[in-house]
Amino acid sequence: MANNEELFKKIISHAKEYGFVFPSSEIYDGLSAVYDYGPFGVELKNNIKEYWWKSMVYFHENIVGLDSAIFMHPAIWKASGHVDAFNDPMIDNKDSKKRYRADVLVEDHLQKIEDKIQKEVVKARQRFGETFDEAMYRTTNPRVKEYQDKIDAVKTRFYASLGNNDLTDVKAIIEELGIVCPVSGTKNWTEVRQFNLMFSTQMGSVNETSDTNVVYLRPETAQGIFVNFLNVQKSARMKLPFGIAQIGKAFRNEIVARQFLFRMREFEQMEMQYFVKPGEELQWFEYWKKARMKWHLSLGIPAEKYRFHDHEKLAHYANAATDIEFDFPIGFKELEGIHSRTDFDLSAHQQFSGKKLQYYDQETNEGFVPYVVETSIGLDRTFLAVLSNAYREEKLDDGSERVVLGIPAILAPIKVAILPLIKKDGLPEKAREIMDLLKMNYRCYYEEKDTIGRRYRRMDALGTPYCITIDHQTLEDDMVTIRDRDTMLQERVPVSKIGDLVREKFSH
RNA sequence: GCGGUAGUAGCUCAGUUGGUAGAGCAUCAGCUUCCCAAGCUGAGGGUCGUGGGUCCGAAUCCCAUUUACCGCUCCA
Repeated sequence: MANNEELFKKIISHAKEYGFVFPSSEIYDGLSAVYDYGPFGVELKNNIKEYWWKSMVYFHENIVGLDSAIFMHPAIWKASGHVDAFNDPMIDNKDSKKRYRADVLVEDHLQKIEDKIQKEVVKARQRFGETFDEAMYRTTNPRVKEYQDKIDAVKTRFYASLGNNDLTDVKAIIEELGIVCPVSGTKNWTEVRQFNLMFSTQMGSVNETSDTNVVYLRPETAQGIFVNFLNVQKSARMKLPFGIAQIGKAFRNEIVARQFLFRMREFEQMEMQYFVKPGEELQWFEYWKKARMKWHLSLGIPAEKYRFHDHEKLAHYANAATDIEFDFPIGFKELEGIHSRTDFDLSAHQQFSGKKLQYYDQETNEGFVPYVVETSIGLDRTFLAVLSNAYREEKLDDGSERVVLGIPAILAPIKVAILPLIKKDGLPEKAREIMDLLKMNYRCYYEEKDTIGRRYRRMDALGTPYCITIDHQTLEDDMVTIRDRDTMLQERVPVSKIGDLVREKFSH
C-alpha cells in the first residue's frame, strides 16, 4: 500500500513536470480540487475523447452526437431530483465528529421542550379535572410559560432564518438553546453550512437575486440529452433502439474533493444514453456492459486492472446498475457507470414540462416513453487510468534508469519525434523535410538539442511511441532509423516508406 | 468539514541556538558530440505558500489563512 502511495505521488509530479497536469491557479496558491491540462495533457485528453467518440458515434449507425449547453432551465434540476436531493443545512460536533442536520437538531430540541410542557399539562389535568383549561394554563403557569416562551421566541425566528438561508442565525439559535451533541454531550459546534452539490449563479441582471434568476452549472451531462430527446430523434430520424452521445463538462461542489484528477469539482464526462423499448432495457444493459468493457480492454491495459461492481442498492431512477472499476494506485475505484435508468428521466421531464416525450412506434401504432440505458465514463478518470497504468521506471542493462510512459500509441500525446543526430551538416534540414511529410497527420515533435540518448529519454517520459533519427548516412541513402519506445529497438527504413510504416503502426 | 503532517529555484532537497538564501539535476546561449541520461564554458531563475505579529533583525518563533498529503466523515 505504501508503495502505491509513493507511486501515486510520483505520477502526480511526473504529470506536472512533463506538462500533463498543473494545479489550477497555482501562482495564487491554487484552487482546491481543480486542475489544468498542460501541453501534453491536452493532447492525451483530446485523443481519449476522439477514441471514445469514434467508437460510439462512428462505429454505431444508430448513435448520434450532441453538444448541449452547460446552463439549462432550472426546472430541469427539479425534475431530475437534483435540487431537492441535497439541500440541507448541516452542522458538525467537533468532539464527536458527528454531523447533523441543523434543522433536525433544533426541531428535536424544541420537541423535547414541548414534551416537558406536555408532562406538566398531564399532571395539571389530573389535578384540576374537567375544568382544566389547557390554553389558559400554558400562559399562566410560570414554569410552563417559561418553556412556552422559549419555544415561541425561537420557532418563528428559526423558520424565518431557515427560509432566508441565514445560517449564522441558525447557529446562534443552536447556541442559545444550549443544544448538546447526543454523542459527545458537548456544545463544541462548527458553523452551519448549506450542502448543495450544484454550483449556482444568476442569469440576467447581477443585482437581481430572486430565485427565478438562479441557474445551475450542470452536475451531469445526461439531462441535456434527455431534454433534447425529441429534437434529436426527429431531426436525425432515429428509430428505437438508438443512442445519443455527448462529451462535456459537469460541476459538483463536492464536500471533500481530493485525490488528484479522481474527484474534481469541475470535470468532464463522456456519456451515451441509449433509448430502447420498455422491457428490452435489461438485455441492452447486458449488451453495453460487455461493449464498454471491450472498449477499455482495447486500450491494451491488462484485464486484471478492471472489474465490474454491481450495485445492490439501486438509485431511485435505476432498475439495474454496475460500475466498471479500475485499479488506480489508490485502489479499485469507479471509472464508468452503466445504468438502466428506466423511463424515470423522460417521464419526469414530461411531467414537469407538460410536453409529451414519447416515441411513436409505426408498427404497433402506439406512443410510449422509451427506457434508457446509460453509459457514463469520467474523462479525467480515464486520463488518470491511462497515465497511471502507463507510468513505469525501468532499470536498463547498462545500469542506467529510465522513466517511460507506456501510453497506447493511439492515445500518445506526441506520435513521432524527429531527431537529427547532430544539428549541423544539413541534418536539421533533412529532418524538417521528413517532419513535413508527417505533421499533417500526426502530432510530431522536432528536437535537435542535447545528445541523442537524452532526447530518447525525454521522449520516453512523454510517452512518444516512435523516434525517427536522421544521420549522415541518411543524406546518402535516404534511410532513417525508427526507434521503438517500449523495446528500444531500432530499424532502418527508407524515407519513402515512413508514411506507410507509421500509418501501419498506428492502425491498431 | 474535523484532526494530524507538510509547503525553500521547474524537480529532489540543504539551511546549524533567529543574523539580509545554497547544492545537484533541469532550463537557456555557445562549444563538443555519428544512436540510448548525468562532456566543457557561460547565463537566467527564489521577496523561503500568503497575510499579520514579536524582535535591532524572521526561511527559522507566534497567530491567521491557503494548498497538498494521511486518517475520519460525506458522496443525490
